[in-house]
Amino acid sequence: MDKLILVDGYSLAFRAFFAIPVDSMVTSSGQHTNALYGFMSMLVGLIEEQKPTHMAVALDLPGRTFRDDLNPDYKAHRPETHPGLKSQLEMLERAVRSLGIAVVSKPGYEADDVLATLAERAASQSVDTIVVTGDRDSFQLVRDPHIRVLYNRRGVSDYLLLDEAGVIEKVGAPPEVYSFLAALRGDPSDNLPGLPGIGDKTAARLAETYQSVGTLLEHLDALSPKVASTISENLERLQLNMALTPLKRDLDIDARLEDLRLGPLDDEAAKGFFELIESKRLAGRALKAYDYIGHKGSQAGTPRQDAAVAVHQVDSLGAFAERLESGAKVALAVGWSGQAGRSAVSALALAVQPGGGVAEVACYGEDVDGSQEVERLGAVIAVLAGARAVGFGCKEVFRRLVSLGIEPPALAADLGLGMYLLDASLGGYDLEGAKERWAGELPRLEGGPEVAEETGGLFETEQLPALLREAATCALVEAPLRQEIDDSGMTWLFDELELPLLLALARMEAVGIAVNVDQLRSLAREFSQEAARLAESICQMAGRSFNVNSTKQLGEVLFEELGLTPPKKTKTGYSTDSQSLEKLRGVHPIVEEVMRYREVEKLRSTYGDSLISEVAPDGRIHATFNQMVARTGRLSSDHPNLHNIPIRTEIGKRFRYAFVAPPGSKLVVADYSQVELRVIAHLSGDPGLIEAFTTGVDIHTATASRVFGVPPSEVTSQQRAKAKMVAYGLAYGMEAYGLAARLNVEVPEAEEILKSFFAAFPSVRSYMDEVVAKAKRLGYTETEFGRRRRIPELRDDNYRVRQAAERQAMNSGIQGLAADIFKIALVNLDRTLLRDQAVLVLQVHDEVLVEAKDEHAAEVRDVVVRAMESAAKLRVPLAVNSYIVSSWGDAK
DNA sequence: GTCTTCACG
DNA sequence: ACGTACGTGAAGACT
Repeated sequence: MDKLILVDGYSLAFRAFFAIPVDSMVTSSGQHTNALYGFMSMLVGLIEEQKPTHMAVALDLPGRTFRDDLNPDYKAHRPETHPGLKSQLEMLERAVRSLGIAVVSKPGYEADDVLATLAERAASQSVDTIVVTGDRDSFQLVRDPHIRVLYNRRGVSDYLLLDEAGVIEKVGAPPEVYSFLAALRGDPSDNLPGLPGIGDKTAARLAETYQSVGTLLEHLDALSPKVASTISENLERLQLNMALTPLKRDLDIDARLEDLRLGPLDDEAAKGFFELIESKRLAGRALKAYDYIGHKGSQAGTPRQDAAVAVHQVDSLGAFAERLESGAKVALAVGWSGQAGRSAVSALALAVQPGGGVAEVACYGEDVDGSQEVERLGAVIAVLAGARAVGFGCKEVFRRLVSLGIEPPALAADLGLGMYLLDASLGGYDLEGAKERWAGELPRLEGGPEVAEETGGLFETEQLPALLREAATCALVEAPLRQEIDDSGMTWLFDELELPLLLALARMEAVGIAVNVDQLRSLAREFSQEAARLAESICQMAGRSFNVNSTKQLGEVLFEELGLTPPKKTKTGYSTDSQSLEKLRGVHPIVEEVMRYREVEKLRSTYGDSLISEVAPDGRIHATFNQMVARTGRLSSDHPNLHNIPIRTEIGKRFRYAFVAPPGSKLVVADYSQVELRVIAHLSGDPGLIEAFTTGVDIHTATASRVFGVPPSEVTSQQRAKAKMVAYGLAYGMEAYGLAARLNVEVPEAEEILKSFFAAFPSVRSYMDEVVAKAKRLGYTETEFGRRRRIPELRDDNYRVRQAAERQAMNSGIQGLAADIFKIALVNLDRTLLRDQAVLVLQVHDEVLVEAKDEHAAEVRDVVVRAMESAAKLRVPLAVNSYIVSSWGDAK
């Protein structure tokens, strides 16, 4: 039986502050703790007594609320500055989170509204809810039988638990009309003026009798003349109050009930906190109070089924096809031959798992000389018409099918992709891993396909037995995997995003991107010569020849023979990275020469000959786009990596001009503008950031203006650059130290800049805090589309590891949502573009390249831009830059 | 196989 | 006192 406790954080901390003398609780470092101690002690007490399964503390955010906007005089009980209170309130959020309790807030609303929303939501799921607050406005929530209010009258221990009858007894009217009552009577603790001369009794009577202002006005003549005239004279006040007193019960808050699940108590964090406030007693109490959580009946693992599936091989592909029901799921496993990169499908096995406990398998045999690949594959895929494929890592086969001009079958599931969604932090996936993971739920495979002589040479004997079993295993694993995907809320992500994307990527890989090989050759030659020249010059300056590529040898030359001061060390020796070299610039002419060498040598080695060697016979580069690698949900690229083709320096950018559209076609290049920052604006809901994006001004100028407190027109380019750095740094959890290093300023200045940023965009910080706290509770982060990233290191014993994990948590929601959006755009484009007019040829995280026939380029550009802009509906618009060009390098 | 460096978003 | 911005892939040196 679930039980939710919702706590109005600051209002109770406030009470504690006044209830406990401030000077009675001071730590050895001079920190006052009376409010913190009192409040935390209340929380622990609640857990001890109520044993909730879920718990959340709502906090007011700084800044205006809708009530301020309605009424300039209105002042909610916001924490004002009392000596010794502010610093305690600043620590409150962290303290609460350390107890495994969720913290929720919503910009523009008060904690009460948040509580109301969460309470109603939980109650609608029949979860018993207790709202703990010192604010009487909460009485209006008790109209739902699942909701009660634990009303704090004063101090830290004077509570009243009120159900509906309790409210009636206390205020003289039922909860439904409480906001009306409060509007009439006013509320001194909220600085809300009531109607003069109308007290508790009259207000209660009027509210209960007439229920609404409208009805009240219709019956003015039934009231005493004095009351009637008071009402008509103060009608404006009354109507304003009516806008202020009802709590918002339908706020758009992300937190679901499951996000509010209590604990477990993070020993480390709790210990840290309790050491901070120096109360071992409370620490001990808390640890004990959480005992019951661990003892809840955990679901036992699904018992291993004794069922077995007999693997039965049908006689021929034709017989297999005939027995195949329409819409059936068919697992396939593929064998390859030939060397990497030029490989062909040489064997393929199919399996279905019908209800009868028999896995039927069929296969097509080795294609010794490769001459029959198209025909044979075509024949197998034809069998799959009307069926849906299941496999492990299907993109590879699909890419091959597309290359051969065979339309891939419909895809029901890719098990590798499914495993990736379930745990993107695993790294590698294979069918063996899948089999082990669901071993407890899988029936055994019994017997095995006999790959018999009588198959007339159709079945290749080396690969096929393994492939047949593999296909049968896929057929079995699909169900439990899908179940887990569904249970994790990733059905949409799997079926509607990643699976269609697999096909889109397969096509993109098969098509490849055209390159100008002559241009690449000339660049490779040029950079080779330049690198050799620089290396020689460096050796000359060093006074001896050595391998400049060797960081070890270079370190010896620079720091031992030439006597330069090493600015930094690595764990194995001197650091010679560009940052260190930058610091040494000017000390010795060799330094700049090494820097030039590094740049040229990098371009030579990574993008020179190696890019050329990746060009296929069709004059195009067919990279692989990995869909199951990046832990954030991004794609990655290899063989070659086309995600890191140079652009930042002029000489590096020359490689981009070699990526072209063939004659008669153009490249349509489109990229999202500041997509991660927009995602931050969306997720944090920060009003300032949203406004900056909505008004369409230059975002970095706008943030610089707010951060540095100058009008946009007076923002200098340095200030803009700093703001840009801060904006992106924050997406990664950057601290003042890191910012200082990148801005080349002192740490205190960086601290100031960060502080102003968070002051200007307060919701960003609270969002980041919430993300980390939520991730700590759940063990993973989650995007709005349901993509998860497990981060177990959030509970690591090592502080350093934990901190890194927190930064990962902050970043993965942002990078992940941006990736989701981009993938949606890709899928939509793959479906929309008419293949005889335009094809996707490349993607780079937030940029797509489409090769379009000259005459369709303009139209295609519109389609691309629209598809990208409409990929998701955020609280800020998605902006897209686009270009029609002959080479990638011309897109700017 | 690991380390260092550096290219990109 | 410690470390200090996320996510990738590739090349080259060294063990």
